Amino acid sequence: MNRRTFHRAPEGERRQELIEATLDCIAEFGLKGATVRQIAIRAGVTAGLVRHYFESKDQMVAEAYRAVIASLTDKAAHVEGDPETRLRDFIAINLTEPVADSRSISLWAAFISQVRVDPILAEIHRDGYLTFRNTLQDLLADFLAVKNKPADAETCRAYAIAINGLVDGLWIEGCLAGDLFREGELVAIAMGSVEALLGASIGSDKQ
Amino acid sequence: MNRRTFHRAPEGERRQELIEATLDCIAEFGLKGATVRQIAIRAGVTAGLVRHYFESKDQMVAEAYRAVIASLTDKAAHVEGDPETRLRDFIAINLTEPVADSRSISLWAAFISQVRVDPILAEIHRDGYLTFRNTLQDLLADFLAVKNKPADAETCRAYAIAINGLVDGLWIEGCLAGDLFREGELVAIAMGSVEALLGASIGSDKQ
DNA sequence: CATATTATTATACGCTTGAACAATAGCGAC
DNA sequence: GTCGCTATTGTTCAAGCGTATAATAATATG
Repeated sequence: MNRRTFHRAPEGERRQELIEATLDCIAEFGLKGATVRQIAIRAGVTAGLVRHYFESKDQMVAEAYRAVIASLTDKAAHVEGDPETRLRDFIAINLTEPVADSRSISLWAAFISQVRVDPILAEIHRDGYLTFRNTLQDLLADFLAVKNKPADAETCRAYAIAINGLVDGLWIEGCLAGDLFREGELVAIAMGSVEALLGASIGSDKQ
Repeated sequence: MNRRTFHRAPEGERRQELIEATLDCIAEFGLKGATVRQIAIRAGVTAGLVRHYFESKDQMVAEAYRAVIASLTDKAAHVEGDPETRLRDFIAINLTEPVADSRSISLWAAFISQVRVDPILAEIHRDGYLTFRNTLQDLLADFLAVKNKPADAETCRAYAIAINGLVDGLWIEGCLAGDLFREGELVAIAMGSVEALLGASIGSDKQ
């Protein structure tokens, strides 16, 4: 009975592979299909190795959730340029791939369904949510200032809630039924809606 | 070893109890925590009974998903009155309890995360989604007609997508972080946003 | 090249899972 | 009342779960 050959992965790489494999399994089989054995197979290692990198399966899953949130928020958090451009890019990024696709929402939903159950996931969730909405709120404050519109805290808050809702909702529609929309339709609808909400052009026709 | 006493439930009742118990377990422990045994305990019966009412656990879960969708869409589908009132009620119903609460979204998310995996759930989902959006689109067509605004199919479609997104997104925000909003705040923001989007009053200040 | 270190494999363990099935208690029909 | 039907119980089973641990192959170090 010969033992399999293998190679020792360099610093931190195996960890990342295991997290990726975890997400692959969740997206493909759901949370309950993401077993240690399946994840290990996907990562090309044996099950025992999981416990060499993580204290428990739950801890690995929690770190996988952090990775999901990062993939959903990082791109939009780093938009650059003048306020108008940043707002436009923020919307477009959130409503096109890779942020908006069916794998993303499967992962997102799998974790959201556990947020009520698991306090650790709940904390990770709240951090991510507040960061996202604050990013948007700051963006709106800058934009309204440039447009010489009222930009007091209360106004910005209401706009941020509404536009956050709009973007989230359209993101979900796009992820869940992307085939029901024409290319670029969701982004166009979002741009038009945001202009109507703010009563100001965001130059969405430039594109 | 005496056998437990029990009572034979009347027509269909036990079935309903099992479905309710399934949803309770999913909301409380997540999909993977909703085991046949837990569900049976919750319903006050033994595990074996599940297979007397359902072909398999999966079938029971699928029927539970139908129940969830019904609970999320039935109320809003039966609004009555003039178009303006119906539109207002539609929005308010979807953004207040019992439709908008953390249990609802836990259930919804648990199933959504499985939609990509399970073709049966996918079909149930698509039916529910299209019904919901068509309801909204019809509502908007009636409303725009009353307001003497353009109400061609393409316009209604775009409005329906946008407002559906807005309502869904605010629903999620409310469900996931209800404590971050003041009483009635989400409904007020939704009403104001819809008015801005449609460029028409829906009489949201009457209330 | 020899040795120490550790990342990785392989196997085993106790538990839970969905399902199958025989036994039986409740209840309506007559 | 008692008989027959079936809803319900209680037990069993194989498979799969997360975890523990010992053996070992790969690499770093000198």
